[in-house]
Amino acid sequence: MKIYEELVARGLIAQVTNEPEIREMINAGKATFYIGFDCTADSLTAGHFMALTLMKRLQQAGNKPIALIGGGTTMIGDPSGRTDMRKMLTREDIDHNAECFRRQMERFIEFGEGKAMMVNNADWLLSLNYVELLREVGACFSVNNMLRAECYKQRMEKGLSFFEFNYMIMQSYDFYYLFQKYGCNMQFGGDDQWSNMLGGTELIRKKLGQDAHAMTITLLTDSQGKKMGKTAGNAVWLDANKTSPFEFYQYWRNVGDDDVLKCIRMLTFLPLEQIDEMSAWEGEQLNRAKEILAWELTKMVHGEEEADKAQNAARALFAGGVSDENMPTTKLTEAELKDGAIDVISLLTACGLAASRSEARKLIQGGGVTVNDERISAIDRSFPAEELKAGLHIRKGKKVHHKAIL
RNA sequence: GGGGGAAUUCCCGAGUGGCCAAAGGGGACAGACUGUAAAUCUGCUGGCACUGCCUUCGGUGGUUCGAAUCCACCUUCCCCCA
Repeated sequence: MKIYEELVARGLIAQVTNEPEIREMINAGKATFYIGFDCTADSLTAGHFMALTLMKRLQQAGNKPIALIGGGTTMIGDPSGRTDMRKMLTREDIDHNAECFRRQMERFIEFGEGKAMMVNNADWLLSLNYVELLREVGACFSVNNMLRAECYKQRMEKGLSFFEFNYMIMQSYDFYYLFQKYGCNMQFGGDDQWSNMLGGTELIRKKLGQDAHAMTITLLTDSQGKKMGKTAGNAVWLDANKTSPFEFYQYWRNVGDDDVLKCIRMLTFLPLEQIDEMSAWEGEQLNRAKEILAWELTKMVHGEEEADKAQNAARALFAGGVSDENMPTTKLTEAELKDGAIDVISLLTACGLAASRSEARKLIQGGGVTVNDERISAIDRSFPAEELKAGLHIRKGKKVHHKAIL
């Protein structure tokens, strides 16, 4: 099976500009393609992960990837989404974030001479001259068409600032620039980027009379149509310091029944035949599929050793046994003790399991807290230093395990 | 530039002088049931020294015994006209 057919079989392709041409191009390894990443944080997220795997798949098929860091747009700050303005990042922050991105990307993509390359759109966007840009590029865009674009539809009701409106032009310019400078003939992106990407192909056609292609990746959504890769509104990070390998493993271990196979198909590199066999699984059997998914992804992001550790820890914890080896741990100090002991409420807040003492109290009253397998019901329960020295195994709910030690 | 409307807790949204830490829904979290799933039911959802007190209804002042609610100014957003 050729790469294009595989991408289709995995459900990764959402939209393409010209299917026959793209199929032929990437199957022959003749594409030089780019994907843009805005570096607003110092770590990539699970959301970026799928784009990275796609880059890797295409690279393995002989195509040349360009990872574009959005240093230009990040400097300005994308105002979309919320009422509060995004924090202005300094050039140092952006460079730092870009460096973090690069390190994480290197786990998946081979950069270097003749392989993948990384560019930063700050290098060309920041020095643009407004009037020149309007004359050179602005003339090629029809506002009528832009307003009709799907990506602005929702924003037309809530309001769209001129800056956001220009986003399409910035992104189109990136493609136009990369096309000329590096022979980049294809752009990838999330399906929500489709209109912006078409802007680029249009610009290239109008300015240079040549064809460039665009292809979008299916957005990873769960069975309820919600974007995956977030927990409680927070991103699932690829950086081990921001989302531990165990938490990362658990995120995927806990996907819904209806979503496991889709995730395995789209995110892992397991052979399709093997995945097809798994698709017959149902009910409790799917727990095995979830383990496979979680292990495979953790392996890709954190390495095989961490994946094994996370898996063992999860199995031990949920099989009823207790293995505190890989459990998140908080080291308490004498200063946190009162009369040689610590009360549960302080313990929970000290470990970060509750944001406030009220929350801790409510958790306990709701019966959600267990210490060393004893369900705590009294809010004034406290633990003496001797017990702490041995280490306390705290459980919040069913899935959150934590160790506290003096 | 002119006219009209809006800003409420994580989100949506009710609240037009005291009965408001603020209805309802969503989400999140916890309990029961389960398979570390989903669905369902229950609880909970500002903080603290927790039958009490403190902080919060875009911002700043003001009226009042008392303001999310009334007044003034400001900020931001939306709609209509230019």
